[in-house]
Amino acid sequence: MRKKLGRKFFQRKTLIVARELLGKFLIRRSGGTVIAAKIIETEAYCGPHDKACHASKGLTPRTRVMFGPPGHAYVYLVYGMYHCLNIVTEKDGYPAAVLIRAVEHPNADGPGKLCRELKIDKKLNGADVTSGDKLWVEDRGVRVAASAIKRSPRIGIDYAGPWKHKLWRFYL
DNA sequence: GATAAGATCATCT
DNA sequence: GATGATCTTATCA
Repeated sequence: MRKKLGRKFFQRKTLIVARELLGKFLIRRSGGTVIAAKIIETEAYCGPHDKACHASKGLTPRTRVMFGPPGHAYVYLVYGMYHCLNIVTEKDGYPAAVLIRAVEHPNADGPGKLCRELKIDKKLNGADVTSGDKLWVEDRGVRVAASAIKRSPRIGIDYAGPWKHKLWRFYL
């Protein structure tokens, strides 16, 4: 079973999308190679009130993708060395996204390493993952039991104060 | 296990 | 000029 996830999948509550992306497959086509990897870890970044979310500081040239319609990739560079891949969620105009933290693939057990392995960089920023042919998400019929999903505080956002305790990180 | 620091640069103030 | 949605390596307990 292969079904590319459409706009409607992403146009829902960020926390729901983050949870349901677990077990789905992230497909990356680069040149002649196609990499398909099961998503095993995500984080939710929801809205202007979430201090851990880049959009909490308002709309900037960098975060404008997050304010746009759902189903688009938001790729950015952190710490000058690593890229992170997000997929924009919720309705057009509301800044929220799901960070893909890890997939089931060698050397892809972290956001930075994931992007290094899948050759994800800023050229993919703003790409539509529901209609593009470089990057998309498929449902391959993998069923994930609710009991298999774990949650924990998000990582690397100690500066976010009380928000850092939110259990908005999901993994298998 | 916890904490710290360096690499290195686009983005924001 | 300051700051990270990270990773790796190092040091301490």
